[in-house]
Amino acid sequence: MTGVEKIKRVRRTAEEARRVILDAAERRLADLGPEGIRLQDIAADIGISHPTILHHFESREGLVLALTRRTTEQLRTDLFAAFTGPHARNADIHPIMERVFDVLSKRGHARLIGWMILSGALTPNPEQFLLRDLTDLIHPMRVEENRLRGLPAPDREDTLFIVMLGAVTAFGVGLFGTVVRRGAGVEDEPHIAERFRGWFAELLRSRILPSAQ
Amino acid sequence: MTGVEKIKRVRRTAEEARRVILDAAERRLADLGPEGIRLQDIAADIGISHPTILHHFESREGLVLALTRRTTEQLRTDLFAAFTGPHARNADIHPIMERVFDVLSKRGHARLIGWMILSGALTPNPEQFLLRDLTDLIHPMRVEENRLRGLPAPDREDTLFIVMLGAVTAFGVGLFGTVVRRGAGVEDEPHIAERFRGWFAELLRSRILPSAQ
DNA sequence: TCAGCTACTGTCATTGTTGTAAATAGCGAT
DNA sequence: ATCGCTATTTACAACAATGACAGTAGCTGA
Repeated sequence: MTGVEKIKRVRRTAEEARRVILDAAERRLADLGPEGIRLQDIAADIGISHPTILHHFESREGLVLALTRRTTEQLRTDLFAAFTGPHARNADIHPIMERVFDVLSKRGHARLIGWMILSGALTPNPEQFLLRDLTDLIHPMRVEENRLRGLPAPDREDTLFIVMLGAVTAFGVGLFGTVVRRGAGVEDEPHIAERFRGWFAELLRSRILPSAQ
Repeated sequence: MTGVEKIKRVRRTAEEARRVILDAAERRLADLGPEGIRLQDIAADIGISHPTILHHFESREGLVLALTRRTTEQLRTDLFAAFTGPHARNADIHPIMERVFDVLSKRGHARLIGWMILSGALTPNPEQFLLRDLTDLIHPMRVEENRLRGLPAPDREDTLFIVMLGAVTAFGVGLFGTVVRRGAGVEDEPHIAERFRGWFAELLRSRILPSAQ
């Protein structure tokens, strides 16, 4: 019972090891915040020793940097996919917004980005051009739609603000959704989050194309 | 020059000392996040020794608790004032939203609350009933206004969603405003934040009272 | 089967941070 | 004035976290 136990040492590829470590760090960051990123705790979570993490990432800072990179790249990819996917063609904003909200809710993605922004880990801004590019993508569509309806062309700044509102709201809901719903006394109502999403998407749609639908 | 310097020891009232310490902690939290709340650093900022902080707050945790209390009470007071002040009577939402945004921008208030929400320091929710009460305040006004205009009464959930959107957006702008503006490529445009505020307030207003100007 | 590479571990040094205990000094009351 | 209270400080203890280093063990290719 108390005899010497042979401990089987698991050896992964460097890439796989980095992935597992980043996954664990990501979980702790989303759950506990920056203070939750402790090498020994992360190591314990996945059953390795903490120097292994240092071996793969040089330092704690290197780990955090790698995590921010991976997270922001993933976010960028997912969001880009949402806006250029099959739904993007027919200008129906509802499924697009659904996907945006999904991307930011899943795996506490909004929380991760939130931590990173708040702690300044995101200074070399990764979505540098995302919102601007998004505006450039949507605005011509608006102009064209309005022209077909004989309406005056909207101001580009109006489109920009719509995009900014969408971004802020998607993030805000991902971050504070629970708290806000609790503060509104509706945390127990089923599907309330979904209804809000739909309501918000409709609000944006009616602003983008006033006369449609 | 290198002689023994007489160090004048400042002695404050306990209340004043607590205030000064909380101010310093607040600054560090807003700027650097939870990791910035280090007793020695806070002490250094205000030129005292760190055990003095422990004397006044028992422990680091006690300090954080006191800070969250003070912050949330302040926020509650400020927001309540915004919605019951002189502007609240004539149903003009613009100055009200201006004040809400102000409250959350000043002193990094949104950042503070953001940290607290993310780190779970806010579990005994302080704005427990704020959003619901706000909805109850606004909804009857909407119903009455619409009745006067011969429009059908709006759904209460619609009002609730408007309030939730206002809350999420005000927080989101306070937290990520800079990043979002940078991501949109408009960080250098003057008054862009103000214009967005106005645009958003107008969006809410048009949703609350569709036919009003 | 053996040799080399490197992912991985155990141990320890260092540093930083919270918290304790005793001494000191400012300030108000008698 | 001086006495007592307590805000404040100095010095130190305890502990946790990162990181360094040397050695170990699993995989792969000859």
